[in-house]
Amino acid sequence: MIHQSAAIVTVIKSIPAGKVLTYGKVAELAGYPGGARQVARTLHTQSKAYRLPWHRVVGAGGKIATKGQAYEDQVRLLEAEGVMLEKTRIRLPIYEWQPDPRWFMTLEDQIQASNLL
DNA sequence: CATTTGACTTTCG
DNA sequence: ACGAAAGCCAAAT
Repeated sequence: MIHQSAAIVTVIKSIPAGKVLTYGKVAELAGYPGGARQVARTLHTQSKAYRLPWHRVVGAGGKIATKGQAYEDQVRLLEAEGVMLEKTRIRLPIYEWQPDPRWFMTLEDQIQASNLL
């Protein structure tokens, strides 16, 4: 059994530039369906410990979940990658990352690698 | 060991 | 479409 936050960190680090995932999807891909809040807490507490593309994680339906300065930063970082907002949301059908099935087979190895950092 | 916390999600009205 | 409320659950305290 791999430590949950390690799996979450690994998934987030795997999101390519120009793509996004929702909190729920990150949890699901990490093997913890229903763990969206753990993804949030992991980002809040560990985004400095690891070098994470934190801005590529968005709320359900493509809504930006951050507030205040973080919101401004997130929007700027996303738009720099070509992810544009419409009103207050991102179009998930366009920007949501669809991992290659092959990716799942190497997830465990990636987690092991991330544990060595 | 019990409680709090969190950049969430889903359902309802 | 929007806000409130209830649901969620492991790490952090």
